[in-house]
Amino acid sequence: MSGLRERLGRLRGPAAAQPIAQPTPRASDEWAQLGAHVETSPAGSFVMRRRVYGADSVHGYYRLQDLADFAENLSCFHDRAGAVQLEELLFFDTETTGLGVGTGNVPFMVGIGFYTEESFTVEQLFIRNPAEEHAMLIYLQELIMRFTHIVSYNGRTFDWPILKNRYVLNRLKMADSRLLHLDLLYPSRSLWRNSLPSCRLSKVEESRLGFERVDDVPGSMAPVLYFQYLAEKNPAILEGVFVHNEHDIVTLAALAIHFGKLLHGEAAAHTLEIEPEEKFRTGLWLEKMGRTSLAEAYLDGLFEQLTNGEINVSQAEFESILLLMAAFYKKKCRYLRAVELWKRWIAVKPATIALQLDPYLELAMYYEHKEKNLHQAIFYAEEAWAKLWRRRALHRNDRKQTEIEEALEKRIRRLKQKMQRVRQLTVN
DNA sequence: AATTCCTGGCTCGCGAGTAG
DNA sequence: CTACTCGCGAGCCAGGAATT
Repeated sequence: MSGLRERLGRLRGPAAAQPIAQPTPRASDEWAQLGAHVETSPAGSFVMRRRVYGADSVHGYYRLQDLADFAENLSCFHDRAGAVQLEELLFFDTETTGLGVGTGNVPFMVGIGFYTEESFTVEQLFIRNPAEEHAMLIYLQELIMRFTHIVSYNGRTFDWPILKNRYVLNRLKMADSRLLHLDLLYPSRSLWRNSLPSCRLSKVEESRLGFERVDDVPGSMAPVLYFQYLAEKNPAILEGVFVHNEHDIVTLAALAIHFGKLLHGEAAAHTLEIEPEEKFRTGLWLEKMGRTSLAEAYLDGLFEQLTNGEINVSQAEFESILLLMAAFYKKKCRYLRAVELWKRWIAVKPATIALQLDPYLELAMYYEHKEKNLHQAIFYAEEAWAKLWRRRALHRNDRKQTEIEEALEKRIRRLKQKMQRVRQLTVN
């Protein structure tokens, strides 16, 4: 414990040299201005800020209480999990003194959120100095028993390991072996990897949950502000950090609602305008999560859009989504759909510098092996060859290119020999 | 002072189908 | 019947992203 004190003392710098004048007489008042209070137990004290969101609270597009209807759908995040109960989910986010996962990184604020009866409660535990960490950890340790799942954003590899470290350093044990982790970063990436500039929680909540923060203090400011607080002991410095952390927790709940709804097969009204790339990723994700028929319905809807032409995206995006969808249907052995998409790609693709032959080759393979139509197979192989030939000058000496070329010529040769044989057989 | 998950690119080997 | 080729899935490896 004294080691910690020293370390923080060093961080505190010159201000630490001055003796703390006198215990502030209005200690509870100064925290009251942030809506917080000092929580005291036999284990010690720390600062607690509790915020209760009533039944009708809304965060962006979603009513917080809506998770009641969809929480059970989150079960499929883990195959060995029993049904997820709303009130057994613990939303979790920390503010720390840095980004490292080593022991030097201290979570000075632990934000948690949970559902009870008709409301959603956010509790923020804050330590005014290293000595308070013990009491905070004990509080959390006891509270955590009520829950089966931790819900976080990248908490699996960041917040949680850091927190566990603190338990070890405080000679405490956290009984977390039975806890399952719902890290919403990963499904977020599954859906928005290509449709958002980044999958940071702030980007996701703004563009997909409809929640906009005003005057947000970014997480990267948290360490600086905490050190400033340690130096000046003025709680007002931390207001922005409390608010930021609180929003992170509530956003986690909203995000859980978003995924819960998707898994339930519920497309919210505002998702009507969703881009094909995101629709495709959503379909793949539903499939990965074991919602096979839902995924199929979802992607078949996209297929309709693509083939009806009732879609409004850039040419480049249209082309790429055609190929992605074709590959999906090919893997599912739904060849007719795949073929339709490859053909559409060819029809729609203007002659460009970049030559892509995959769809031609796919069609050649399909006609050779599935339809046994050698004429068509040769037709598409030769189309590819012609395309390649036209661009040949641009790719002279490109090793990869000549490899493709040789493979293509070999294919054509083989197909023609094969057809020759068939001819002879039919003649005889 | 890290970790986890995911993806793209690569190789390897297997099964099916075909050539000899 | 044997041997080859094709297509594809599995496995491996490297690199990227998110967290304060």
